[in-house]
Amino acid sequence: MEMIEHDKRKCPSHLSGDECTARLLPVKDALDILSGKWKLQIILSLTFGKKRFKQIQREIPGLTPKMLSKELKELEINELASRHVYDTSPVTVEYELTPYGKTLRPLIGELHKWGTKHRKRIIARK
Amino acid sequence: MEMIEHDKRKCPSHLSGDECTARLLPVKDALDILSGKWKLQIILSLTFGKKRFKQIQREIPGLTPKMLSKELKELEINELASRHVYDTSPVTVEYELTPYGKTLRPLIGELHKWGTKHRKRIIARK
DNA sequence: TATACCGCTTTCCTAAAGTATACTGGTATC
DNA sequence: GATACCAGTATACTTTAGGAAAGCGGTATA
Repeated sequence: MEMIEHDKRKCPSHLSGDECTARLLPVKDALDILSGKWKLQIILSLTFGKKRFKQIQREIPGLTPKMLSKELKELEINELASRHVYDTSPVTVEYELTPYGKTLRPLIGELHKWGTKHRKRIIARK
Repeated sequence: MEMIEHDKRKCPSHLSGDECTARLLPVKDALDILSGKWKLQIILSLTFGKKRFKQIQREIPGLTPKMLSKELKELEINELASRHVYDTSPVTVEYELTPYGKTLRPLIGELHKWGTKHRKRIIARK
């Protein structure tokens, strides 16, 4: 039996393998921001207004303070959320999406759009 | 010290907590499709034409056959890639992005757009 | 017969992500 | 004094993702 002719194309010739992966880095960055078990829910929670720590935790069943704390820190580091401490008693800490954080919305919208179609497709198939 | 007035908004009033998480499901679906250490690279590799198993593996340094096999199966299950076996010797198996799989491109484009801005922002800050 | 290629699978292992549970310091309330 | 709330932290554990190495069935080639 004879061999089949194979397309040897890998990346377009003007891109080295390294350049290919380099182009993927920003995509991975964006993905990392949104991945993790609780990130989306937390971001969603904050899109409806500023929230206190306990308030977020209560809204999201199963979310432990450790995870919430960790995820909020990541959002802060990435300048997507801001933290405000008020000297009340008991102390009040509020989290809020930054204007920059709100730029995620269209992106999440796109994910939602594609995901919705995909859901229909996969569910319909079964 | 007095308490601060807190915004009691959680989800918009017409959405229950459950509906909120339901709206996130499609987003998670889309995210799951793209997350994992090798998915993007494999998809990218396939956007440049159909490829054989070993060919993909050679293109992506560090990718083990186990992982490649697993990821390709997931892509197949989700109808994003198709698998064609040819009765040559040694056997030839080709993978290809389906037309449906190609609908990921604009989505990945959006992730790339946001990720690029984010990269600039975070690197500039340091 | 020995070796090599293809397209995988199997087994075992490590590292990272996430969970459960308890606890802290500070203030207020019973 | 005991208890409760807030905003977390600390420690130990489990679960999942991914990696390393070997092997398999089939065919070809030296």
